[in-house]
Parts: sequence; C-alpha cells; structure tokens
Amino acid sequence: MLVWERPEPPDRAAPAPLSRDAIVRAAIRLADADGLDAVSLRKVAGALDVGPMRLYGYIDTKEELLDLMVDAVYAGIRPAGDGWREVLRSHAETVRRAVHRHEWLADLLGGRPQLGPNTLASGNAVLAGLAGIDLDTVVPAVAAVNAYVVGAVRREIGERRAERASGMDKRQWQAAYGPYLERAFAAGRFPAVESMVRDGPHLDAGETFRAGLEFLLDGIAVRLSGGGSTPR
Amino acid sequence: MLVWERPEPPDRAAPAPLSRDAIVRAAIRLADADGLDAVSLRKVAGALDVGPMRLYGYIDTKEELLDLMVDAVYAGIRPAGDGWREVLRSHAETVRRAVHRHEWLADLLGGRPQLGPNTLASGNAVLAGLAGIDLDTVVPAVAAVNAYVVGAVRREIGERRAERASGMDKRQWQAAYGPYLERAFAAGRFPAVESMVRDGPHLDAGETFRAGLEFLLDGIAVRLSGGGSTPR
DNA sequence: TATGTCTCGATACAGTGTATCGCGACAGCC
DNA sequence: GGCTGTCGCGATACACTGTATCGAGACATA
Repeated sequence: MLVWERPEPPDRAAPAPLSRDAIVRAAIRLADADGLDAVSLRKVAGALDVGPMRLYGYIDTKEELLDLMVDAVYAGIRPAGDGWREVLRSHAETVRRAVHRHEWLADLLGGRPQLGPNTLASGNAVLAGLAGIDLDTVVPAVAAVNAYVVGAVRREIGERRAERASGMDKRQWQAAYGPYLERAFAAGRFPAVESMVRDGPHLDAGETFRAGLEFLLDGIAVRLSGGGSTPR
Repeated sequence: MLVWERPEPPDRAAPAPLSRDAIVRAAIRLADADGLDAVSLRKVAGALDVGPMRLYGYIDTKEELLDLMVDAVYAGIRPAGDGWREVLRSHAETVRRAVHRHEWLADLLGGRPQLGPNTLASGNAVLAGLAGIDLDTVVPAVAAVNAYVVGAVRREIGERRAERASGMDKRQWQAAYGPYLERAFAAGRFPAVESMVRDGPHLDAGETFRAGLEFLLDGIAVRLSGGGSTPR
C-alpha cells in the first residue's frame, strides 16, 4: 500500500500511566464481575487501554497477578476483639466475608503459599492477638483455623455456584438435583445419606460455617485449659 | 440429565473401543503424571488413540470429566474403625492419602458439589458409621471435618508444589523464600510472624494435619459429651 | 436394495499465556 | 541543535485450549 493512502498511525494516546496497583485493581474488578475465568491478561490490559504485553513490565507471570490479587484483598483482613477465641473467630469470619465479596478468592485460597506483605501483616496480627500462648499450641491452632476456613468457604462458594448455574434459585437447584438424588435414593444404596437429607437439620451456609468453627475453637480450648496431651 | 445416570452410548464396533471408564482412567493417568493442566481433551483423546471430538459422546463438558475423575478416586475412600471418632479420623486420613496419590484432587475438592455414586457411597459409609448420634450434631460435624480436610490438603499440596517449583528440596525452598522473609522481617513489620518462624515448632505436614484434626475431633467430643450448647 | 439414523472426527473459531523483536520515542552527548 | 544509544511498547506469532459445526460413512430397519 502506498504511503499516500496508508492512514497515519492513530494519535498515539499518551501511554496510559500504569502501576502494579492499577493492574491489580482492574483484575479484581473483572474477577468480581465475571469470575476468575474472566481474568485474562488481554482483558486486564484492555480494561486499562493498554496492550497485553505491557503488563509484563509489572508482572512476570499470570500467577503473580493472582498472588497480587489475593494479597490486595488481605489488606482488609485483620482480626478484631480480645482473647484468643475472639481473635481466631473474627479472623475466620473476616476471611469468609472477604470471600463473599470476592468469590474468586475461594478458588485461590490455599492454592499456593501466600507471602505478600498484606497477607503477612494479617497473619502477624492474628499471631499478635494470640501472644502469651504457647507457640506449640498457637502454630497448629492457627493452621487448623486457616485450613478449616479455606475448605469451608470453598464448599460454600462451590454450592452457591452450582445453585446459580441451575437457575438462580435454591428451589430450582433442588429441582435440578433433587430428582437425581431421589432416583439414587430409590435404589436404597445410600440410606444414611437419605435419612440425613430427609430428617437432618437444614442449616444455612452461615450456620454451618459457625458450627464447624465453634467445634474447632472448642477443641483448641480443650488443649489450652487441659494443658495436657490429646486423648486418643 | 446428569452424567451419572445418563447411559453410556452402546458398544459400537468402533475403531478403538471406548468407555467412560477408559476415558476417566486415561485422564487420571495424565493428571497423576503431569498435573491437572496436562488434562486436555486432546491429550486424553490422544492417549486413547481417538479423535478429541469422540469424547463428547461420553461427556458433555470437560467439567463432567473432572467430576468423574473425582468420583473415581472416591471409589477407594471408605472410613474404617469403630466409634465416631475413629470413623471421622480414618475418613480424613484416607482422603489425605488419596490426595497424596493424586495431587490434582487438591485442586478439585470442594470446588463443586460432588454427587457421584462413589462419593455418595463414601458419604453414606461415614454417616452410617455415625449412626445413633443426633443428626443435629452429625451433620455439622461431618461438614466441618470435610471442610478441614479440604483446606488442609490444599495447603499441604500448595506448599509441596512451591517447594518443588523452587528446586526439589526443602532446603532449597528455604533458600528461595528465606532471604525474602529475612528482608521482610528485617524491617520489623511482622514481629509475631518472625518469632513464630524462629521460635515456633517446625511440624511436618502430617503432624500439622493430625494436630488440627484432633482439635476438631476434641471439639466435637465436647458437644457429644456435654450435650449442651457451645459456650461463647 | 433403499432409506433413515447415528456416530466419527476433520475443520474451524475464538480464546488463552507468553516469546520474540522491530519500531519509535526519549535521554544524553558532541 | 543534531546524532546516537537505549529502552520500552506492543504487533505479531506460536502452540495450545474447549467446543460448535457438519460432511462422510457405517449400521439398522423397511
């Protein structure tokens, strides 16, 4: 094509000013709106009016971006309250609330060790709130609470998504899986599950989360008060 | 109609005989060898000497294949032992062992509700082992143990991968993250974390898992023996 | 034998993460 | 003020993903 008819290059928008922070915020916006799958380097870059390759000046890898997203959320995760029990409980509840605001967190938590500054600060605050207690108890206790929270929110979000996928409503979810379960039960192969579904309590997600958390805290309390070893 | 009850297509004197089972086994082999990312429909089909589109006769979606993989593993997950405590403990340990054999399970567990026949049978066995106990306690207790296990194995596998990624050795992992943590500590911003790392116990993954599990079981024991409500 | 049904899989599409590298813009120097 | 060296941007490319489409061929039935 000859110069004469070749269009001039578009007025090069002054390269949009960029920062790791802006990138992470854009990625979080995308993930909040459409889930983690919607976070592609191309889309993040597009949201910032920037070429995809530009991002590689700020991060080496998509995984690093995900790590930064997690750490950004941890900026708002701090335990509150007095006493070991309240510290651990509020920590757990705060993480859960964060997951409610950012469902994609459920996909990332526990997936790889998080050592970002905000995550470290959050962990530091929890440990500081437990100062004075024997480290031999604190370390496994904190690990256990974290493990529980990760697993619990994962299941909670997983179920929520399954419900949403089958039509937005718990009634409709039951309509989708109910008949399947009915047929599975009809064969009589899962009587214990069947009686649980029929006669068991129907706790909502929050009640289930808190009930499990209290079990765990009660168990930690046993160790703290008993001071002895765990009974077999 | 869900995968589990949808009948397989009839045996067809096809170029390569195929079955849902063969597909799932091939997928599991790939995932065991090279991780979940190595499970692509093309690679699975390739391992079976078959075109990729052939698989869609047996599954509707890749997610269904992942569900089938999880359910296949649950075929070997059954609790053993007598008494609620031993049932829950052995269930947890068995799941953990399965995750050790199939690390990709850690990426899938809790991600979506599992209602396959083997998973239902496993859950049924656990509930049957808890027969006689008040369902108001059993339901949250089982949920809590499952949540804990999911979170715990996720972290365990996540850490194991991070170590492996940085050179195969725990020493080398500490060499990779150690200096970073040293620098972070040097600023004095995470004193509680620092003292934990320096003075805290260094439990291995198995000890940590069991310690947290015993906390949880102790907490459930409190409810079972006390019979009363949880103290605030 | 003709017809209808069904399955296979080649091809295609839109998307992914990221390596490569030429071009253009800027900074510093003569 | 003009030249040159450096550097970062981002177009292009690559290998790969999950899956929709659809023509071709095989089988069962009429």
